[in-house]
Amino acid sequence: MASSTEENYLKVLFNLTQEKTEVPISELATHLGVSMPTVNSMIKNMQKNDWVIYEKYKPVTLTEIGKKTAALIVRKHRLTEMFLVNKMGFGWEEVHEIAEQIEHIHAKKFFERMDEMLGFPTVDPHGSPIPDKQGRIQELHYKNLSLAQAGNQVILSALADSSSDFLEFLNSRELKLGMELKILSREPYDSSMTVSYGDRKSETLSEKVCEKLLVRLVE
Amino acid sequence: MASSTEENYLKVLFNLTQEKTEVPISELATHLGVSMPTVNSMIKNMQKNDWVIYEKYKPVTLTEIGKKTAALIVRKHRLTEMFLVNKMGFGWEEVHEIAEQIEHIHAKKFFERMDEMLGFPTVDPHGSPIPDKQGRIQELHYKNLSLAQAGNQVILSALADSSSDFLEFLNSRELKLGMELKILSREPYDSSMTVSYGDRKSETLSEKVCEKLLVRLVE
DNA sequence: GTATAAAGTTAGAGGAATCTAACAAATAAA
DNA sequence: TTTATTTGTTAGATTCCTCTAACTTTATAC
Ligand SMILES: [Mn+2]
Ligand SMILES: [Mn+2]
Ligand SMILES: [Mn+2]
Ligand SMILES: [Mn+2]
Repeated sequence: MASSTEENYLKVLFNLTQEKTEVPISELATHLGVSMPTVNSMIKNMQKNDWVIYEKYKPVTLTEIGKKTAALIVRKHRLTEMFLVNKMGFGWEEVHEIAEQIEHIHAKKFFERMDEMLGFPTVDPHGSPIPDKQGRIQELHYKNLSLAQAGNQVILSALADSSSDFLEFLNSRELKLGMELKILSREPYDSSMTVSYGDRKSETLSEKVCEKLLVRLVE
Repeated sequence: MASSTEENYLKVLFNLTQEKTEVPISELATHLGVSMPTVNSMIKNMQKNDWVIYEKYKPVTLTEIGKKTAALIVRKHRLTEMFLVNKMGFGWEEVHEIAEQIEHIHAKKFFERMDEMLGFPTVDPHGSPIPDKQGRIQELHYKNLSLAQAGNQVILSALADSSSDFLEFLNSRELKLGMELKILSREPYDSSMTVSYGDRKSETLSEKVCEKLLVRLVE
């Protein structure tokens, strides 16, 4: 049974291995907010528990067991976020910190009941996929908005950044998941985009913002 | 800020000081499932934090600060139990273990939202009072069913034991809080009582059970 | 009122998770 | 290809929470 600390290490590893499979110690240290020696010694324990593959001076890899264990924590995290938003009326910018704590609760039934009440959701309030009970996660092949062309119609489907700062920015522009955006133009100089959606006839979004918006093309 | 461990010590102290104000180290040890030396050293820390009054070889007393801190944890525990039963469909026998973990979550808003959704309840699913936001707890002056007389009409209002074993026993007899019971007779030999309630015309309850049922007399 | 038992304390140790300081290896730059 | 920088490791210490063994104080029994 993983401690809360180990669960946090597993979760960070899981999130960082969605792109490349290997994670350097330094990256774990920054993401977890602890020193490198701390990570070094923790990773040695986790290796004994068969959660990671590790060799001196080499980056860390999750084992299959580790991947599944991690996915089940991410599942609890994302189910919780969904529950807080859909059943308790929280804003999507408020839930991450709370879920960060509730994900460590050991009470299968509690999360099963959430899942039921929510109608077995497959994505969280930020559009990230919720791993299933077996720890399998579906690959969502969204496109970066910054890669869309003028004239395209897209549906805002997920976010590449779920920080409250970014979520509050999206709130201020009334941008929500599921919305249809029309790309009016793309400024070649700074890669900003002008789009329309909902009641907003023309909004300009910086490259930085567009890179964080994941979309699906309409047909 | 109290650690989860300290919070558990405070909560046990709070519960044990509802009767007598002083708690011996040995009692804390058994209720917390740790050794006496562990309690001894922990109590010394808690004394430095001004949560308890303690002198060598003397039993432990909560300070006003300690009492309030403890009450606010009990508040979180009982609000959670109420939420699990009334909003998530759990049975009253299932919720204590889950609440034991959730009570340590640091997210004011989370419990405030629960409180709102529940309509600001004053008692938990077992009839125990929920301390208010200031940590004040109301004294409920219920009577022990074992002290009732034949002929009395009473309302089952709270429980002196919330163990799942006892709650499952009550489930098997269809006994719920708020029910009106008529005391038909009282057997002098073993202090058992025969009562009627709901559809049940005649049920005999042992002294052990009656002592755990807290009731309010009907006028 | 002494002897026995129960309750409480001290001393010393260990595991988990963390740190800083010092050193070593790997990588990038000159 | 040396040198400098970045990354990673080791050693040693700290805090928190826990234990067992040994001892002391207080309470109970005779
Ligand atoms: Mn999150
Ligand atoms: Mn966490
Ligand atoms: Mn409880
Ligand atoms: Mn607890």
